[in-house]
Amino acid sequence: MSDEQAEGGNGTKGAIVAKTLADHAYQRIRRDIVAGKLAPGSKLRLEALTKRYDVGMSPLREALARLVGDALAVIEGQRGFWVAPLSIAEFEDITRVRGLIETEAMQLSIEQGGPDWEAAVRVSYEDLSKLERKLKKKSDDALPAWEDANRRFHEALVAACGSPWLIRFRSMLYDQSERYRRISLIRSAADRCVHDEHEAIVEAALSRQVLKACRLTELHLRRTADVVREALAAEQRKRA
Amino acid sequence: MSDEQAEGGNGTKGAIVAKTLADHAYQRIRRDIVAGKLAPGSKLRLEALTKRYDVGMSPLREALARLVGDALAVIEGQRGFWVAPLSIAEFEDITRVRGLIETEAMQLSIEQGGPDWEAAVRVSYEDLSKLERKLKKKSDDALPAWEDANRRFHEALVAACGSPWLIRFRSMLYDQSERYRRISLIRSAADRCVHDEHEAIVEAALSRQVLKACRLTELHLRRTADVVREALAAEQRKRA
DNA sequence: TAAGCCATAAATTTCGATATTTTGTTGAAC
DNA sequence: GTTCAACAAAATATCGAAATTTATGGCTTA
Repeated sequence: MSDEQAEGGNGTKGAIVAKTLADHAYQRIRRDIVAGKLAPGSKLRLEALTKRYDVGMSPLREALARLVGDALAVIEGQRGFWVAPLSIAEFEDITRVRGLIETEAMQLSIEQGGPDWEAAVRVSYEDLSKLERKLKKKSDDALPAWEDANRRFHEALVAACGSPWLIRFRSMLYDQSERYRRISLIRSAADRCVHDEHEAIVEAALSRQVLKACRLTELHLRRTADVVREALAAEQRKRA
Repeated sequence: MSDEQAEGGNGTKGAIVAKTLADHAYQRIRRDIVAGKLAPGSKLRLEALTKRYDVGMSPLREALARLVGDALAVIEGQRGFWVAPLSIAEFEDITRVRGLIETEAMQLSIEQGGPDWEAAVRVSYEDLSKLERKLKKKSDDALPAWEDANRRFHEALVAACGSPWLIRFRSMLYDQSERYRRISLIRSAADRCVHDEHEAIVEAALSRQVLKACRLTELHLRRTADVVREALAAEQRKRA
């Protein structure tokens, strides 16, 4: 776990601390897009954003350009930037590809993970469990912390796969999925018996049962997808 | 093939024609990185680049920021941009993940591809074959055209997979691989009996033999990887 | 209704100012 | 003589503001 260049809490790629205004803007806007605070498909008016994030044009555009590379924003010729739109079709796609990537990474991680991996998985699982109990009792403001812990937990599981590219792709898809989850219902996952699913995955992974762990992971994704899909459909019915 | 927003010849993401200076710089620098004209790991000095590509700072930085998102450049705090470095370890990783993605996309494409897909595959295969014959005879300057046709051919094969994310990932990995291929030997693939491999893949794909097509694709990747690996090793021996 | 035109809004870019890193030099300590 | 720290100078990256270019929406006219 010698990581000079680890990730910064949420899915923020790059340096731990933002050394430049562009970095800082990138991280904040990224968070806001993933969280849905910047509406999917909405126009990103430059001048408004300079005020909202308190930066000049140059660092702002640089931040947005990075987000385009992350598929969280889209750019069009002389017409500016938009928040990347969401669609049910894309969500299905994301879920399917995510299954492919996650299971492959999981398998490799289980096969190659050492004691440090096991320890990291246990720790992140405990952290997550703690926050779930907290969340269960009082409908708390612990949600952001839970979301963060959930991310870390899933990262930890595949961290030993030894494939930077699998990890990169997995992370991208996780962020994309997260956008849908947050839009469709701000709590969803926390309510569901997600904890049991996590527990089962951890057990299978730590006892090196590759196939079982992969199956459970896919199930986990499918269940999450079901909730999101339903919520999105309900949303559409409401609008109609 | 109704593509308002197709790719632009080489692997250039985004609009067909560059509508802004930043777009233009992005495309040119991207080409140069993939082609190895900007050396892997080398520093990208801003002022030098403004002259080389004849743009100002802002569009230049914007272009580089996009390339960071593409994993073709890296950025560090107040220290600027570098061309993303190459390493044998990463090449192995890329090849492995590429196998996963390509075969999945191939399978879906074969299962779902219609007449238009078949036609597109045939056309791109013919284009490629033509250029290969041309290249075989006289050691021509047709190499860039061959590289382009090769890209299009592999794109066409998986174009019907119906998964934008598989296509996106595949394209990223293709570009990454291309960097290694071009570094290791400017001709390589063209010399090898790559044509026979392509022919076999096309036949299997068009006769809807999923497993066979996937196996051949993996073989194709592995063979290409062997050449690159050997060339890289030779390179290292030479330096030592 | 549709094409042309103008006014406004917005995106893009240039350019110079500012902040940071890198390089080179000096001098003191060992 | 070598190493190291402190410092200054140069190189470089970053940023902000205003000029420029392009799109947008409303209005007129055919």
